[in-house]
Amino acid sequence: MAPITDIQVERVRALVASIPAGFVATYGDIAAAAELSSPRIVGWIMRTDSADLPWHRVLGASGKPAPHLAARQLETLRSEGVAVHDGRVPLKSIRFDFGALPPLPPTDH
DNA sequence: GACGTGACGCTAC
DNA sequence: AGTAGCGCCACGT
Repeated sequence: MAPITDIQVERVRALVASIPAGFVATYGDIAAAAELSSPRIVGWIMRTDSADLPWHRVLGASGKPAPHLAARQLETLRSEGVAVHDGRVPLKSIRFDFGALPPLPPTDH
């Protein structure tokens, strides 16, 4: 399989960093925006290298964060003004649109 | 190199 | 609407 390059990691990091406070994004959206082959890769990257990133703004497709992080993450989101309803976030209204971002740096793929 | 693992996602009950 | 099952891809052992 195609191993993850540093460039891929940097793109994901840049995308996550570009999510404004008060908005969230899903792993799938980030994977698509970064042109990754699978959303799982985003999860792996976050687990591996999430330091100094607003990782709390990344949720699953169902609007719920990973179980072990849910408590902290939802609390942080709420402090940013994100509406949290019953441990869940209304993606429909605050999902960040990566399509509105400037084009990603060119890749050699 | 096979086997298990996981910050995921979609479809089917 | 909630749960379960399977596919997915890269990584560590």
